[in-house]
Parts: sequence; structure tokens; C-alpha cells
Amino acid sequence: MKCPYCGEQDSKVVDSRHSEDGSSIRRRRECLLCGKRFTTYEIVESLPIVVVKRDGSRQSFDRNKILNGMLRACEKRPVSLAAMEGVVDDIEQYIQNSLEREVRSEEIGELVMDKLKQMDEVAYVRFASVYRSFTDVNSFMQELNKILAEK
Amino acid sequence: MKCPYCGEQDSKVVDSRHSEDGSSIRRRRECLLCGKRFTTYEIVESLPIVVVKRDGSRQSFDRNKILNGMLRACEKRPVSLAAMEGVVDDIEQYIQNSLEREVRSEEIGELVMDKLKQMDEVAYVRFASVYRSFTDVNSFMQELNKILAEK
DNA sequence: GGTCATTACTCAACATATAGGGTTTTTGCT
DNA sequence: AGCAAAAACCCTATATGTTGAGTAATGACC
Repeated sequence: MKCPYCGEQDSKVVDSRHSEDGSSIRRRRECLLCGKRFTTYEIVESLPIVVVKRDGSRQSFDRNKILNGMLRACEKRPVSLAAMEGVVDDIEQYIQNSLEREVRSEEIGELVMDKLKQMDEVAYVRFASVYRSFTDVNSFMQELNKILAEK
Repeated sequence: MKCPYCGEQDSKVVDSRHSEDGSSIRRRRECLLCGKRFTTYEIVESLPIVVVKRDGSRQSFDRNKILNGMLRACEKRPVSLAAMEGVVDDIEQYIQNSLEREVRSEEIGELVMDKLKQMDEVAYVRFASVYRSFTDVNSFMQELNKILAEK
């Protein structure tokens, strides 16, 4: 393990601990050349997740697709890119933690909607309108009324 | 190390290799419960990088600031978010690999400009105009002429 | 300035990982 | 399809990491 201070290739482990959930190992290392210490993390390679679309077709999970959907819904809305990325991070991690190798696209949509609802209701309705394929003004109104009623 | 398939906490190492540059270790593990195999990476915790601004003030490195600058320069330009994130990734890694704990903000600006120049010249000039604080139309024209001359 | 939580540090008994060489399979590319 | 590169696999001798417990230092928050 290369020392981040001097570049030496060899280092030894001084301490090693499991993270709370056991999903990673934190090691404290010491460079054999300069003696400086540093921390490393051993993490599981993220396994390829497959998204099952409504028509039954499958494609590999792509976080950028989620982000793009959010970007569209949040255009001109006061939602920062960082916040959106945070949501995508949360969702990605949630799916990874679920131990499932397949997710229905609906499930992802619901997750995004839950988060958006808390962040910006306009963005939420926009997203839902695309996502739930609101076909007429009526269903759009119903959703708006539901939001208003909850207030 | 938690098994990504069944969630069991214990696993054993079956194989372990250094990455080419020694900056990480790839391990092949086998779950003690379900017997499935998976890959892990041990990586150095990224050390806090300090950016030294032109006036000498220091603040911690923030990749979002770089991304924001690029987003502004690339508005309405055919540069994908993914491409911009790729540039930021490259720059972050370049700095991490340099083993320096401090970078001048100018250096970061130059890196961004190099990349942008290859991707989209309009975005490049926009970025440079902010970055180099072009004070008048003249210097802007000079930069444009330089680009044209290079063609 | 005090408190809680997280990270750092040290020690000792025990077990499991490493390095390196070689083979096979998978994946990405044209 | 056909090549090259990367990843997975398997082996053996050797030494290095792991675990638990307790203490100390550091950072975030009020």
C-alpha cells in the first residue's frame, strides 16, 4: 500500500477495525520508509445491479439516469446539484445494502419521489407527472390537491 | 467483511493483488456462510487537500466548486454532466497522486482549462475569461485569436 | 469550556493473509 | 470472430494482520 506522504510502496498495519455495520474494514498503517501513519478502507466492490423496467426488459443500473431525471424535474428550482447527488448516493447505497441484485424501476422512482417531496414540491410534482405518466390534467390536479391537503 | 450476497460478517481472503501503482489492494474473498466470492478494494483515505488562493488564504479542497465553475462555463454547451464529472475526477486524482498537501488555485484553474480546451472551445474561453479575469475585450480577443491561429 | 462521539494508540495471544508464479475464463474492442 | 487485457482461479512457503480491551487525543456541538 503506497504511502500517501512519501510514495514508498511498503507499509505495515498498526491497527484494524470493522466498521459498525461490518461492510468495510478500516486499517491504520505505518509507512516503512518515512514512518508516517495513514488510514485505509477496504470496501466491497459494488456489484452490478440490474434494473427491471415496466415492460420486463432489464438494463444495468446507471446512477446518471436517476440524476438526469432529477435535473429535469429541478430545472429552475432551488435544488443544488450537490443535494441531488446526495439523493442519488442515498438511493444507490440503499439498493446496495438491500442485498438484492435486481430492482424494479418503479421502486427507484418511488425512492426519488419520496426524497423530492421533502426537498421541493414543485420538482416532486414534475417528476411524478413524468414518472407516473399522468395522462390528463385531472390526475395532476389530484396530486396537487393531495399535497395541499397534507399541509 | 460483510458478504454482499447473504450479509454474513465473516469471509476469508482467497487472493490478493497490488494495483499497478501500488495505491490500492484488490482482494478476492469467499463468504464463510454461503461460499460466494466477491472482490474488495483497500484504498487510502483521501487526505485533506488545502487550496491556496491568490491572496494567500487557504481553504479545503472542494470538488463541487470545480464542478460549479465548469457548469457555468458549459451552460447551453454540448458537454455532458458525466464528462464534467470525469474531468473533476481526473483532477482530484491527479492532485491526490501528486503527494502535495497544498495546491495553488491557479494550478487547478490551469488543469480545468487544459481539459476544457479539448472538450469545447467556447466553454474554454468562457472559463478562461472568468478565470484569468480578462479585464477588457482586448484580452478576450487575443485568446480567441490564439485559438483560431492554432487551427 | 464541557461533553459526547469518533479516531488514535498500545499490548499480547492467535490465525489468517501475502507474494509470486502459472493457468483459465471473462470482458472489451475492432 | 478473434485478439489483448483484466479478472478469476489455484498452489505453497512465509510473515503479517486480527481481535479485544483499555486509555488518550481530537473534533463537533451547545
